[in-house]
Amino acid sequence: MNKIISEIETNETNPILRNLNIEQRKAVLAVEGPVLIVAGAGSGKTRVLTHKIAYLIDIGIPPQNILALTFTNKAAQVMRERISLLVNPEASKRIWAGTFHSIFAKILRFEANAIGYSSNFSIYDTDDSVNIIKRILEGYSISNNRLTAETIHHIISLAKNKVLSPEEFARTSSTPIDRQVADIYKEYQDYLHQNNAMDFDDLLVNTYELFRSYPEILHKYQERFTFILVDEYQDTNKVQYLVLKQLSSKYRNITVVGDDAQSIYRWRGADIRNILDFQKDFPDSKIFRLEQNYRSTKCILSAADSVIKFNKKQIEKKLWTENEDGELIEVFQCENEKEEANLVVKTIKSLVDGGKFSFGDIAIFYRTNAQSLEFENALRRENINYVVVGGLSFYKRKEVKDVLAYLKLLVNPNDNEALIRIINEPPRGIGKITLAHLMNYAKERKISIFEALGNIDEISNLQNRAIGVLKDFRNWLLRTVDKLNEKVGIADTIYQYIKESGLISMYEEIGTDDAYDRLENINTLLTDIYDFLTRNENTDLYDYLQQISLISDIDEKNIATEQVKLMTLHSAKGLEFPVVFIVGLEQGLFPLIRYKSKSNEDEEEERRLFYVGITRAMKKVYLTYALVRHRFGDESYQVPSKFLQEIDNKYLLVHTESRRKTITFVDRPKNAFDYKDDFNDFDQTEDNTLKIGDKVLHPFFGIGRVEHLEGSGNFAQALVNFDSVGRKRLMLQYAKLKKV
DNA sequence: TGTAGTATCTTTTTT
DNA sequence: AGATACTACA
Repeated sequence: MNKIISEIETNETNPILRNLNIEQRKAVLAVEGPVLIVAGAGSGKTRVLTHKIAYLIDIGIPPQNILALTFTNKAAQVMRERISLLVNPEASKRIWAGTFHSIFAKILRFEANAIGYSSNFSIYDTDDSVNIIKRILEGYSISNNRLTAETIHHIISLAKNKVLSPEEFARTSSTPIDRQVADIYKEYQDYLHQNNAMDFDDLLVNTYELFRSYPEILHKYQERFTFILVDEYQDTNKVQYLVLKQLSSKYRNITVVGDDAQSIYRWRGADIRNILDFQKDFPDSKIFRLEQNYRSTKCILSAADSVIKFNKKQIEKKLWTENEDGELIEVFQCENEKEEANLVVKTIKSLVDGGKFSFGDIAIFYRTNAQSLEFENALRRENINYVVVGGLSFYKRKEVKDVLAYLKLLVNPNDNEALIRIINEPPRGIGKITLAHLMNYAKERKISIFEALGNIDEISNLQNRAIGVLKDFRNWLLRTVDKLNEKVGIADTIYQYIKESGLISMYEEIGTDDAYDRLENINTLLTDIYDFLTRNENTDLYDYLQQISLISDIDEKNIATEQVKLMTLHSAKGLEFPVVFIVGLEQGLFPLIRYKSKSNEDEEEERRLFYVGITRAMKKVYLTYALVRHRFGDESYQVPSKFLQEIDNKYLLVHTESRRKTITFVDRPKNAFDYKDDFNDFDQTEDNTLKIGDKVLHPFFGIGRVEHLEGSGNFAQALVNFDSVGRKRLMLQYAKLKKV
């Protein structure tokens, strides 16, 4: 193969290699061996990956031997589409491209028996997992503290991502809390297995375990995936890393692409060391740096760079661009979140009226999903089309989850979660008590609830009425499963089944607007299933359920029409827009700070997130913050984000709005946030040396106690718990606090 | 068992 | 403020 490659290296007439810069081309041509591509924002990362895959196919690598792992299904789909423009579309279809989770789920489905699952295993989402943990927690009397099911789930998830089994986790746990979590983890894991179910993390861990325990199976997949390419490598976690190592250890043809400056999933177990240590793992690896940015203006790029410089740990690289200088980044101060939304929408309108941009060119990024509401309201008032990417997804709605639970039960009747969810939805007279008896019986015998229904006459303490209902339910389910197995008219069977479930007539009887919305959603779902089954041959309900359980919010929405896009900064990764608004730039919100853990690492991750946000923009960036924001129903005085100070002022145009609502335009101030003048009518706090625990007096709120202090100088703020109104976040600069 | 009324908590970010 | 979880009652 070496001979072929050296021949082709000199052959620059290959159309796949045209339109690539030198570094990009080198990265594409480095076909064999481990390759690390350090690709800055907007440097053509996707382009290199797609061209590399196309090139591999072009030089005769069978497409089915190529594995491309991405972060979202959407990214995989985009990649496939682009490849199909470069090579035979039929060939591009045979590539294995998808997320870690979806590809591994596919593998596990084939090999499930080896690790003690059957191939119809259910995939539990986060909600399911948390519900299970809640139920387990009921058996532990010590659930009164701050240790919520969500927290425990998170701890377990992190453990799994580090490939710690419950036993290993127990061994490494030093605190009493960890030991308790270890017990719960064990119980949780046993429960999942009993249900023939895996959570998201299991898809990764079980793949690792499968390959570790069965060398011959690993060997099979090593032979299948002789060329492996990984996108967003900086966001892989330890299990993912380990499986990549397993798969690539034979042929060693692995190309990873990433940018350490865009690593934003540390909280979910992503380990930035994976990219930093790639060279250690593969000493013979080749490294390519893509440093030319094709996306943004010079101004945007420099501004982003000036911020990310505040992070200590970084791979050395400097991005540059031949693009125009572009306009300054504009910063707006707003009175509160309503005004922030109005101002953003007003600006959007004038941008579009100006004729240079359309609504579809514009995106609004926020730190938390909850912030979308005000912007939605403001946009709706102005009749501007918009789409919220993410948020409460269709598949998370109650009625949709109910229908899906009914369907999951057909595929895997041992899926307790599904059964518990719908056994009394619509109400059948199976209440808590009856269910508890069932669950007890099942638990004692280590069988599923559905199996318990088969022995229903043996279960004591059940009411006759309940027994009748449960028998009917079981028979009905079995009948439907039989019908489904006939493999004809699957879609009809499903429709009939859901109709018989009584869900539809329940909502019809309720008859409120809300109920009709829900009916509409059920209808949409059933139509979607029908489409899926008729569109794809040889697929069944199982395939549909697997597909949607791994679908992400970003994947569902077709981001192409003339709508303003609203999304979290996390969802924004990998996308680009001509105009970007980043809103809510306030201390505590962005960077988001929670009371206890605000390590330096956390702040650096927030800063990378800000960097990701800015670098999504092609032409123009707007940044906004509010002075007052409602949090948990009451007012909180906000401090401008420290990130605003970190951006080099050369690149900023700051609009400061005074209390009298006259707008002052300030061009390139020495320090944009040194503007105390607006607030001079307020007395400065006299004694600035507040300490945690100090008792203070506020003119409106009265007596309170200082619970938390942060920031300094003009940005100093305190969290004070007042006797009258509870906790308030105050800027010391404005709040007239007196120590008492 | 189901429901109405009350208490409590929420705001990260996602496969 | 709004959703969800829990409690007391029919």
